[in-house]
Amino acid sequence: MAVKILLYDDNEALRQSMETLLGEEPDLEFIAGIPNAETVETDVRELKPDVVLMDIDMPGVNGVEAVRRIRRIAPQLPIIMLTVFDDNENIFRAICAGASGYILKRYASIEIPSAIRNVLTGGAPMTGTVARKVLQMIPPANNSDQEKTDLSQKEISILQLLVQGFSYKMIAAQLKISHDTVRFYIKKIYDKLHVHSATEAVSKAIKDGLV
Amino acid sequence: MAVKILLYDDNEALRQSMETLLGEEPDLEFIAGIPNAETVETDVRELKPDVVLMDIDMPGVNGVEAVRRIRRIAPQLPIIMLTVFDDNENIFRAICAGASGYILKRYASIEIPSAIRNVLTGGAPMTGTVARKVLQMIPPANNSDQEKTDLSQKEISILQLLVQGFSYKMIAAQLKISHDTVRFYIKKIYDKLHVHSATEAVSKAIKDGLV
DNA sequence: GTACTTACTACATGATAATGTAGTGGACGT
DNA sequence: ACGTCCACTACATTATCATGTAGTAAGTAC
Repeated sequence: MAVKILLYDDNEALRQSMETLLGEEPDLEFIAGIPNAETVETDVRELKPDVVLMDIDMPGVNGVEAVRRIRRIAPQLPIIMLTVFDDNENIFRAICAGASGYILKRYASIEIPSAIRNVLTGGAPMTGTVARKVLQMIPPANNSDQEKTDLSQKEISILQLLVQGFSYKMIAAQLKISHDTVRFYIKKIYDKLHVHSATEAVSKAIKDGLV
Repeated sequence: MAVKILLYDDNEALRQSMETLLGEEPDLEFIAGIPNAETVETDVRELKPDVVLMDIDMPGVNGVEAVRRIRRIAPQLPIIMLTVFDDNENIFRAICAGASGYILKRYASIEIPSAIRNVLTGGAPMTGTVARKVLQMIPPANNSDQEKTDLSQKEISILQLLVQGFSYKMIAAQLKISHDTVRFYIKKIYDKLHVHSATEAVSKAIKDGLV
């Protein structure tokens, strides 16, 4: 049985050409091309596609939001994003929303059939530049791994409270130590973190995963 | 001029077959196959490869560590990892270390030549299952985060400076607005974020990806 | 035009933070 | 017993922040 493919794209010409393109593949079946994703949940439920091709840039419900909606009702359904831009922002959003692949339209005509087969066998088809960008999203992490600023247990707990927006007074009350002691520790924290204000300390703490 | 390729793999047979394989590609030149990565820095400096193929599982200096070392002296040199296992741990480590691609050995014979060309044109060649795993590493994040606190452009830029630890004065100077205006905006930010201090605002800004 | 919103500036006041200096008492090694 | 760390407390000073109230100029809405 042929693989049923559902396409979302607001561009009439693209829907046409995609239908033609997929028509030439005997194992792939273009079942519908829909110009907007307003009714994406019912579409998916009724048409039961095996793969969804989703334009990222549509009026009304955009592609990323559509992916989110699909994921709520069909967590495993492969969704391949189609887009003209390979900007980080959209790629990141789409992937967080649960897209399975990400292909640039300009390569779509040659890549789509194999991308569909790829995604069905557990792959994640991506245009080369997109793959590179995805890799860059992974924390460039502990390369020069961290002379991890070693804060004492007490310093860490104070830093945590600071991150939660506690004032010195509140921290003192919480930890049952004097207000001045809180300041004493916070000063030490500043020294170790090489910062000079609570906001910097909080920023660094979160970004460096100290809390 | 042919693309110069340097291979690291402790398996003699694999080095042989890779040399044979690449010998059939006129645009690719196998310059060396080295069984261990002890001297990877000097190797790279002297042989000046255009692409490195790196086995991930070698005795002594392993592939991931080798990537780290190469990255210190050649941040841009494409490195494609070769491995028999597509376990998350290794993939993650290699990518964090700065690998450019990740290919399973069992597919290497058919994928390597195109992977090399891919990586040279800015791509990130990955075996399908690896690509899928890489996507899964991205935080499944803010699906339901929504009601995205919509800060104005100016509010965001002020928030960014705040996150960097700037004082009101510094922000005012930076943005060439009055000190009081900074406070005016920060108050609005607090309102929108439902916080009452700079530390809370910074914390929320970072955690919610507002900056 | 009047009403209303935006973007910005101004002044005032009490609270909080940042930094310095200094002292206590207990735990440590020698 | 000696010095000397460490954890904690204390006091003082200046800078900065949080919040309120209020006013101006420009732009929009009707």
